[in-house]
Amino acid sequence: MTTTPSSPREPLSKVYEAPAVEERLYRWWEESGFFRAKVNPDRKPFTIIMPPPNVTGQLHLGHAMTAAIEDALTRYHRMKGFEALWLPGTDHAGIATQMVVERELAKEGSSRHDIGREAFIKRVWEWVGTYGGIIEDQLRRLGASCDWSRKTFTLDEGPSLAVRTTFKRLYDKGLIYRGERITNWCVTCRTALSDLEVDHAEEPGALYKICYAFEDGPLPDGRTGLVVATTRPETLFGDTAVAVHPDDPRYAGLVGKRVLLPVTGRSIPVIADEAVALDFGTGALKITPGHDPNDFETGERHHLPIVNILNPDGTLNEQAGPFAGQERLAARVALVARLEADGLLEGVTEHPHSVGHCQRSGDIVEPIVSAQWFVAVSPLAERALAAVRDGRTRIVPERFEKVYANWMENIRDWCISRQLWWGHRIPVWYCADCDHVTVSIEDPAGCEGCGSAYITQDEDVLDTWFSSGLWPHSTLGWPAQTADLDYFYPSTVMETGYDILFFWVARMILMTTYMIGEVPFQTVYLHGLVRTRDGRKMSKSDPTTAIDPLESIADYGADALRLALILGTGPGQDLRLYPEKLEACRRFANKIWNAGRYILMTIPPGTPITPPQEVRSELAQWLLHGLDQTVRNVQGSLSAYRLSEVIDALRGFFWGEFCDWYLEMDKKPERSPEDNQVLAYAYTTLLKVLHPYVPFVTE
RNA sequence: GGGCGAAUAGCUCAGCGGUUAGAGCGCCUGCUUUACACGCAGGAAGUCACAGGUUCGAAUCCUGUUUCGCCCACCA
Repeated sequence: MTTTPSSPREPLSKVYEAPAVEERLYRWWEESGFFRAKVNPDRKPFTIIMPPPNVTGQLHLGHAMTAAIEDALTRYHRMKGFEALWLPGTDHAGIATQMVVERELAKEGSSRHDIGREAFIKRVWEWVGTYGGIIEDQLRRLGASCDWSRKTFTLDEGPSLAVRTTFKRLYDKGLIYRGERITNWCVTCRTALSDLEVDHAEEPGALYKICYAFEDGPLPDGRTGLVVATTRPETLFGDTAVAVHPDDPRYAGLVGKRVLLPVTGRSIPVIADEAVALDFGTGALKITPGHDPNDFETGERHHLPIVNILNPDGTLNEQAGPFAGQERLAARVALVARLEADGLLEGVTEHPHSVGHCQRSGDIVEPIVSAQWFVAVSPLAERALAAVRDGRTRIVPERFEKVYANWMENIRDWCISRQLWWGHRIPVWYCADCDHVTVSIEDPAGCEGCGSAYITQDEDVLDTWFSSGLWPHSTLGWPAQTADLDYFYPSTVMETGYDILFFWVARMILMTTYMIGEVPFQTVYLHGLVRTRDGRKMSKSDPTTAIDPLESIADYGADALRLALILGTGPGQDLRLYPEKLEACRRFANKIWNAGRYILMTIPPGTPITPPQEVRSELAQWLLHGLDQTVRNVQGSLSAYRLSEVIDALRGFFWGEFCDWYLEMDKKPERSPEDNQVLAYAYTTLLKVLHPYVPFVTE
């Protein structure tokens, strides 16, 4: 439909050679500035801020699906006369990127602690220099029509300023605080994690019944101690009480007595607490406030001390007596053997239970008490909840609005500090000379309290998702009041996978409704996951089923891949992808190509592509009527975000009616100018409506 | 323990109140028909998971059941 830079005289191949076409076309598009968007009061804006992939990441099918959908929406609106901005960017991906570089260091026999913070961060930047930007070129190969002149990185100056400004304002309002709380700790990554970064899985385990001897000797009835039940025996070194239910007849009169921990012999009290279940285990519950979230709360109710038994690397500390230095899981085994030898192990029963794992390293997460920074999200949640409830932000498919509301209503404070080096460093300074904590957007010269120059910045960085939460406005210049922000914000659609509804979408709504007082986007479109033909999650480690989008582009063409990622799925629905599907889509691209080839060979050059004034042929009338109907259907389906339906309708009409009927009937020796014009008009119209989905082959 | 999704042709999915239930792939039968064999013409193939109910009419709405999958939750 547009004049391509190549010579139209060169013979067209019988088979559509996607790779030969794609690179040339993309370069032309980009160099011509077709994807640039600017503030334009004469047009209505259409904005999509791209979910930023990891800066050093590789394109996977999830990205490809995101790109296919967002590009289709963007190109459609651009064609409809909107000022369409699709703003790309990348994420520093704190924990993920840091771990990759740490693994590299490990290969060299080094570690981040060996080389120090400054050298390590330099090393990560080098890594970003080498691998950053790869994903951008991969998105280009898909045909993504984003405005590269606006690409943003979460660690750029703008977003960094947005991070510090947000931190400062929330802190000043008392909505960011530092506290000693029980949090999730990954001993592999050696950092705290938010609740969302912990994946729970049901696993086989055991319930160990362990006897804690009474301090002042056996009871008159002969009982020598209290038997507690636990799945994590090694945590007993951190116990500071044993709790029983106040109404439990088995333990009547024992509250207030003291028992001795096995091995170390530390004395702890027996307390009464209603939260203890009468029908679980032995009815006596060991209380470990330092290493169990429930026990932490019980401990607060009873003002129990907190004993930490773990070193940051997951080995037991001196609290474990002879077990000090042992890795926690090894210590469990050794301790059980010791308890058995000491005659304190009263039984072991199988007990499958849910175990939390670090999303990144897969290691078992340990609850520990430490000083961390938190966002008090409840006050923000009210606005975020209202935004969706009153329809200022709509979620597609709608059922996720309930999921969203349920999460918001039960939201808990968000741990945002990470003991990592790669990320936005927390803008907080501690003073050596007074207790004042200086929180500042700019690096301060001294303590804001006493003026002392002896201040040190908090060592930690922020959760990656903190900066992601500001993405819709930080990419447009906020906190500066820019024309871009005024014009393009709030964005029209936020399109992403349902798997990051809480991680990202909810956080964006939380942060922006509070900071800006306006929703970040009008519509959230959530796509599903890409799966194998038999419904399994596609993983790179399983090459028999994994499909690499880049290989697919090479083998089938970007258009075919894009079609395959949209066809046969809808919002919130998982998609099964397999080679035959890609083949089928490639055939459609080939069909479009060959229909065009036929028309170019048939009609004289210069045939107008406008609709003919008068259509006499009944066949042509039938075609144009169907065409009109199809275009209408496409627009209807699109406005309801039913992209698969669009392709179905287009393929059905293009192939089944236009090609199989009209083109076949049209083959005749004598052609009228009207015949030619109908052909030219119908084909170019079809190319236009197809273009958002298959940009290369329709160009 | 709560919540959600899926169940329609061999496979992947449309259809979501109205005549004989559709598509793509696969399968079968013909076709080197002057765009395309990544094609064309034709064909076989479905008690729409099950049981009730609402309705003149149900794959489609309601209730329950079963099977798969997912999410959330502090199950010592």
